[in-house]
Amino acid sequence: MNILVLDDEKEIADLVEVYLNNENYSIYKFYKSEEAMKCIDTVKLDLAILDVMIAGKDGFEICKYIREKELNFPIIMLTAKVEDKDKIAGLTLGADDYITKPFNPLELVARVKSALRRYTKYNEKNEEELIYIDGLEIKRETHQCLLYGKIVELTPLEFDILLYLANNRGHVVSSEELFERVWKEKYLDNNNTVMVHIRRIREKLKEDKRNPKFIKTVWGVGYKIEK
Amino acid sequence: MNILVLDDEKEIADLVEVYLNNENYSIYKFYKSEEAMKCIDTVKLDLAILDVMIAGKDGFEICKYIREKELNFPIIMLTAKVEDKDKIAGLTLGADDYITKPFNPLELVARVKSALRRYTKYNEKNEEELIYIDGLEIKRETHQCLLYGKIVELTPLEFDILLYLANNRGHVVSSEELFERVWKEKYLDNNNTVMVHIRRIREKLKEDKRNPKFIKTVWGVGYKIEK
DNA sequence: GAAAAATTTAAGATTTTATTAAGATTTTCT
DNA sequence: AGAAAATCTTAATAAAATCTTAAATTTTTC
Repeated sequence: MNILVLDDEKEIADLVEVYLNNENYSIYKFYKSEEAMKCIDTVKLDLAILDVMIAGKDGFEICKYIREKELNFPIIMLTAKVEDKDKIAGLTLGADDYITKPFNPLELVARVKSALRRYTKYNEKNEEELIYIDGLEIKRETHQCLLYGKIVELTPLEFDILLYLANNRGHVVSSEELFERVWKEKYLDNNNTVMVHIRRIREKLKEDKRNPKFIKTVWGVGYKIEK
Repeated sequence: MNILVLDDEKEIADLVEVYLNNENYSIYKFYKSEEAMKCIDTVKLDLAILDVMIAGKDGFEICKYIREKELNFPIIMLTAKVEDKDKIAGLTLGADDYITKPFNPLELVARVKSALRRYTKYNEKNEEELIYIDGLEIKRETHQCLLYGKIVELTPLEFDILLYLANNRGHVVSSEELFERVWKEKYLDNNNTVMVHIRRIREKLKEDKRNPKFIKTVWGVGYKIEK
C-alpha cells in the first residue's frame, strides 16, 4: 500500500512515517505541496494524509485535485485543534476523516487502516451510501433518517451517533469510543452525555424500552446494532 | 501500576505525585531528565508523565527514547500555556495526550486513567477473533457467546472468565489466577466469588453437573477447558 | 467415615444504565 | 444584533442488572 504524507511540520510528517512504516506501508513523504502534487501525478497511491494548513496549495485544494482524478480516493486530513467545529468541517470538506493535532499516533494508524478497508470494500461492492436495517434507513449523504418510510428528525449529534453504530453494526461500541469518534475529543470520567443522546434516539426510533429493536445495550460494555 | 513523573518544577511533580498516590499508583518522581532516563532503563513502567520544557534532554527527546523501546507506551506531556496550538502540536508530538499548565489535578488523574485504559485495551487486541470449542463460539469483538448457534447471555465478568479459560484452553487455571487476571486485583483468602461465577456460567452453558463438557474442575488445582 | 475442597443458594451491596428536568450553549430567524 | 428556538450538557434520581458474601450442602479424597 502506498501512502502519501504531506505536512510542513517536519516532526509530524516524520512521526507519521515512522508509525506507518511500522505497519508495512510504503510512505511518500513531503514537506511541500508542490512536490506532493508531482507525486500524485506519477505514483499509484492508495491513501493520502494531508495537513490542512500548508503553504502554497493547501490541503483542501490538493484534496480537490485528487478527487478530480479519482472520486472516492481515501483522504485523511490533519488539522490543528480549533474551537470552531464548523471551521474544521469547512476545511476538511471532502476528506473521509480528519484528525486534530496533537494526535495519538495509534489513532492515526487505526484510521488509516479503517479508511483503506472502507476503500477496498467500496471498490468491491458499493460503499454504503444508504444503510438499511429492518425498517430503518440511514442516508449518509443527505443526513436523513427514515423509519418505515417516515422521516425521523435527528439532531446532528444524534445522526452521527446512529451512523457510527450503524457503520459498525454487529460490533459493540463503548460510550467512550462513541464519544471520541463522534465528538473527536477525549472522553473523561463521569460523562453520561452519550447515554442521554442514546435515550433520545431510541425515543425517536420508537424503541420498546424493555426490548429495543435497533440499539441494544450490552451490559458493562456498550451499545450495538445487530447485523 | 508504575508511573514515571518528570518535571523540573518541584511543586508540580510533587503535586502530581500526591494525586496519583492517592489512586494507588506507584510513582517514580524525578526533577532531572538524567535520573528519569536511568529509571526508564531499569524499572518496568506503565505510563510516563513528562514536562515538555526541561533542562538537559527535553520531554520530546525522552518521549522518542521511550518509543524506541516500546512503540505504544502511554505518554502524557505537560506544557506551559502557549497561544500557538500548532506549536504545542509540535512539542507534544508522539505523546498520547497533553495537558497545559496550570491544570486541574483531577483532570490529570482522569487522563492518566484514560491513557492506561486505552493501552490495556490495545494490548488485548492482538488475540484470536473467534474461539470455537465443540459447539461453543466465543466472539471477542461482539462480546457474544453462542452455544450451538444460540446466543448465551453472559454478564461482563462471566464473559471475561470464560474468555480467559478459553484463551488458555488445555491449561489448568486456579481461582486465584482467574481472579487476578479478570478482576486485576489481588486475590485474598476466603474468596469464593470466582466459584459462584463459574457456577452461573456452567448453568448458562447447560453443563451436565456431574460431568461438565466445557469447564472441568481439576480437583485441588482449578478449572480448565480441554483443548 | 472424616476432612478438605468444591458447589449451591439466596439475600444484600454495588455498579451500571436509564430517565428526567433544568440550565447552558448554539443555531436560526427577524 | 437580539430574540426565539433548537440542541446539548449536566446533575440528581430511579431502575435494572450484576456482583459479593456467607452459610448450608454436596462431592472428592484418603
